Amino acid sequence: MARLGKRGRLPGIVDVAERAKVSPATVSRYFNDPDIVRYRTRERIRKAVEDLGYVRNRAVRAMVGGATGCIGLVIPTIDNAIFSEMLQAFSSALATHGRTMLIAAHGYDLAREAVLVHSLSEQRVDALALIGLEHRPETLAQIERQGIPAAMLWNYRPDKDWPRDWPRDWPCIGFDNELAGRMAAEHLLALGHRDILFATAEERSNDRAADRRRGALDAVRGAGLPVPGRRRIVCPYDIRMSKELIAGTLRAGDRPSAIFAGNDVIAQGALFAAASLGIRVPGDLSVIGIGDFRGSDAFEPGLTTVRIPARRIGQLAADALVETIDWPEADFHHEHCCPLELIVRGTCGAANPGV
Amino acid sequence: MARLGKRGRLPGIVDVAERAKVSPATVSRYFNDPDIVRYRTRERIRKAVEDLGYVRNRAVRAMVGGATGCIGLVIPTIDNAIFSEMLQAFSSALATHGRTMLIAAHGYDLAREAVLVHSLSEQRVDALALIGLEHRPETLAQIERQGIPAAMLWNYRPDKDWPRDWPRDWPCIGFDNELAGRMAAEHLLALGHRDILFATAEERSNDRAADRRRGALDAVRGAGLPVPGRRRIVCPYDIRMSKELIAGTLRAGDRPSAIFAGNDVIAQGALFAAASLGIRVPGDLSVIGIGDFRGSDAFEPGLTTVRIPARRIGQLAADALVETIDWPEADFHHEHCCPLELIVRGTCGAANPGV
DNA sequence: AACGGGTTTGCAAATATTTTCATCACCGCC
DNA sequence: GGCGGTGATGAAAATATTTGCAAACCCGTT
Repeated sequence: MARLGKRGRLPGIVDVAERAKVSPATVSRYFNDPDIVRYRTRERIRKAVEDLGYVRNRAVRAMVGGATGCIGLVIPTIDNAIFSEMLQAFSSALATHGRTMLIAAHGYDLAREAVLVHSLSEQRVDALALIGLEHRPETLAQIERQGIPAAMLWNYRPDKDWPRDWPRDWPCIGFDNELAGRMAAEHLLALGHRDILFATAEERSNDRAADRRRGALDAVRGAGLPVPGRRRIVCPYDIRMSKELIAGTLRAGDRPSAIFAGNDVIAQGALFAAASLGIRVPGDLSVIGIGDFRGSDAFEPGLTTVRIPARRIGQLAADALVETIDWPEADFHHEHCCPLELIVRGTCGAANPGV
Repeated sequence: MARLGKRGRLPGIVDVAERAKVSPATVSRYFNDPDIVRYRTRERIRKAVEDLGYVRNRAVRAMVGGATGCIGLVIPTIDNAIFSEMLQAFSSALATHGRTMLIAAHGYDLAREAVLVHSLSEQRVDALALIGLEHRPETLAQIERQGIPAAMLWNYRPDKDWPRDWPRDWPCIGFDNELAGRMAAEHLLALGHRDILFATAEERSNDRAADRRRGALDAVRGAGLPVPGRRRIVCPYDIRMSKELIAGTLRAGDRPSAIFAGNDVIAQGALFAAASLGIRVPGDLSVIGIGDFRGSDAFEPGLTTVRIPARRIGQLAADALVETIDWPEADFHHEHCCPLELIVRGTCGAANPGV
């Protein structure tokens, strides 16, 4: 069981001080700014800490107004291939800065997001990262009131499309989701596709999905093509269900020549749907996704998609947040609109106007 | 920016007390045990909290010896389909108990695991969850010394195989990985396969992978079949790389009749490898995985695999940990060896002895 | 109006560390 | 040998909340 110090609890800084024959203040300095304590003293303290198995208590530091070393991340869901890639990068970048990550998932519900932000405030996180640009006013108010440095991740919009009264000065590390949608759609258009099925993600509490769909539809309409209602379906974030939904559509009489998928999971569902119906890709049907999830390259043929630099976003976000914490005065104005890349693999072919 | 209280900082319990015309003690009680404060007083405090935008500071509670409301999870990697499913379940179960989740990933390195455990101890987590049964002695010692309730997740072994001197009394919520390996192998055996390729995961710092491989090999050897070295390959946790590795093996002259994959990612890689070489599944080659990851059911044909109840493990673990925190005296002896289920889909067929 | 029982509430001590300010020792220099 | 400056250390105040104890309160009884 727990090894106890002199006073019946876990050994504290005082126990260490006693053993090392220094004052508690010096032990505190040993941890927070080792350079200012003399080498010999440092050695004595090191020994005492080791003997006692002392573990410093960061909670106190937080109380006295210092940093907790915890950074909060509020995310729609953890269970999502591409978020978890970003998460992993975010987490390891934080670790190199000696920080830990507090995670909370709201399940695509911005009302719950507000609750989670409050709960992380209680934990006195040093900074906060949110996914997307659109949040409840009370969420933003809460963060500003507490004076917690915060960043918005994963989406980026040019100035004119920025929600009004939104914190334009917070770090924002993401990519232009509208552009991602447009790039994918334009690729299909360039290949001559005129009849495209838009299989997009649910847009409630999800500005990224909405932006992508808008980008894609704008591109197609800009080309003078109508998009009838039956060419638009909403898919959940699940390969199996996307597969079934899309298979249902493909089974119907007139088949589109291409599918625009709002993300790679939907695209993968589309690929399996085609396989299950014996429809050849890219011969009879083209499919494009967005994300370039791990594994999308392994498909046969490889999925053509727009690559999202997930790991890079995670890393940049961690760095930006740590910088804002460490130099609160400096005005970095972290803002990264990460470049997107069209990854052409094998799932998109030229439209066959004859058929 | 941050809204300040009377004394220049964020409003504290004292500011609230002043405004509500009660003592700080009462405000504290309002938060920690609302029932003991009279309704009218409660209302006054509620109002004051709202007006001031007060957010309680849990750090202090931690200092005074109370709980932080944080539970630490130390995991090999976040970026792993099935862990993230478990993680999501763990996280939301914790949320229903009003707890938050502190995550740290060690990248399959048990030495780093020890460091992370130490770092989470500094944060004074109320409890800790580790993945797997095998950990550095110093990791375990650290946890016991600090008196932190801890649980081991994801693996479970019958008593006789439990590592000696290991904390048998900690909650353990997992499944028998050896059995999982055996079940998969026996399914192939039952279908008449005699020449099986074992594509398993790296076993360094990964007792789960080792146990699965052992279970599979034991089953096959128990049936009197030899497993030559060329029928064993180690694959990384990556569909693309598994695909290439396996394709390399399949291209070689004598082809196995079935592939045992240590997890579904490897199995999916195997499926794509077969597709890329024009090998029919299950006609020419059978493939079985372990995990039943999201999406494994969508493959064409659907992947035959051994289902791991990931969400259930996450949920049970969260509940067990919270129980141990809330009733430290009670001796629950949480121990769940979750049942496994063979999910027969389309990737395994009978061996064709004629070929 | 005093009483009695339980319920609310306030006072003040306690919690573990940080941080400010002061002191002390040491060193080279005059 | 005293002086001024620097670096290391200690004493004590400060931090925000919790909690044990005791006092005050409430409300129906006597």
